[in-house]
Amino acid sequence: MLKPLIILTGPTAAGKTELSISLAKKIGGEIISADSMQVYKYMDIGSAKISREEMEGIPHYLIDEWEPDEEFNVAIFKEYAKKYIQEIYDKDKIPIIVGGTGFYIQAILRDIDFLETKEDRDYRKELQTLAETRGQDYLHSLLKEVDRESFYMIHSNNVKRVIRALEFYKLTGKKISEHNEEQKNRESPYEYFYFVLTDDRENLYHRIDLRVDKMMEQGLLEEVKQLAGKGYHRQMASMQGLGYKELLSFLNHEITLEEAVTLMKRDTRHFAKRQLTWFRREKDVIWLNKKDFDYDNEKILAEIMNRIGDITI
RNA sequence: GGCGUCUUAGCCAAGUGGUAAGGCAUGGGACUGCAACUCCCUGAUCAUCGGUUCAAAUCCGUUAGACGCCU
Repeated sequence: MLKPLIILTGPTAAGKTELSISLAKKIGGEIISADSMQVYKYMDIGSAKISREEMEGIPHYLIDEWEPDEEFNVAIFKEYAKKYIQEIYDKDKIPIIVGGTGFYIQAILRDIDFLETKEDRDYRKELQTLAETRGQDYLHSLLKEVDRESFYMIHSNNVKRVIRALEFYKLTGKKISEHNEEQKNRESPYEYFYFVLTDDRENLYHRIDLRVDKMMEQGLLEEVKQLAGKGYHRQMASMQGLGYKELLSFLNHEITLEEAVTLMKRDTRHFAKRQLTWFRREKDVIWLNKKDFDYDNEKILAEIMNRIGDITI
């Protein structure tokens, strides 16, 4: 008997947070965040993190748990999310995964096996240097000998992925393409409901613009200044978050504040678009276009309840 | 009213006789340990009409619009 797992995701600024609270209250759920930025402490405004008050007493996990200079990634996410899901089941509550990082959702949903391979920092660095000195095509060609499928699948410009494929081979002696193929067909260990909250593109983009302006009014620049003051820099994954990277560029006198804001809006729109591409590809997703529900959360909630039906733990 | 300059895709823009660079935006896609990352694909016949020429976005003239200067 599979246990229920509810996923509430969607592009940024769709309104997931607000809906998640009413849903959690309604079904007796607790929330696990699947958001690669909200895990970090001190990054509140820019990551649109839910506040204590907004949580209305609903327990939240994987929010505000990491330091911005600590490493966090899918494998770590999966490990913790799995642990928290079990804890929630033990309390006879229903876990709700809320957040926009599709990769993370996939990892937990399909229980992807990331193997016990740690990353090999030195080897990565070595490959990076190789790409710079001998060129991306050369690095890419190395892949041809060890993993032909990946060689054809990964574009030579995508250095990051080429490096990972090479690293994976060195660490495991296996082809990452084969590993991916195996993982692709995994059955989910949950009885899941994959909701994607969205809106017409035009409205979504408009909401993004407004939200960026609001973040600036709320003091995002000050937040970034403080993070910079603590020594956090652009090499860290956390500081590559939307809003943070642009304002760091401004603080480094590379662009004007106005340009930074324009870029934030643009990059966020691009991000939302990428998220939609991701969800479109996922199987069994239940799309919830707000427009179809007259932008009424009650109606959306009713539809969710209808889809979920009777669930037991 | 006169003189001059300009007019290339949604925006910016190269090309000045040989068959339309590039950037941005937009749209689509990939993604299995950095994923709010990284990467791929995506468009015009050159304001208008006519002429010169084997060949014109490129030369000549017409009309329209924009800008500047002059009376």
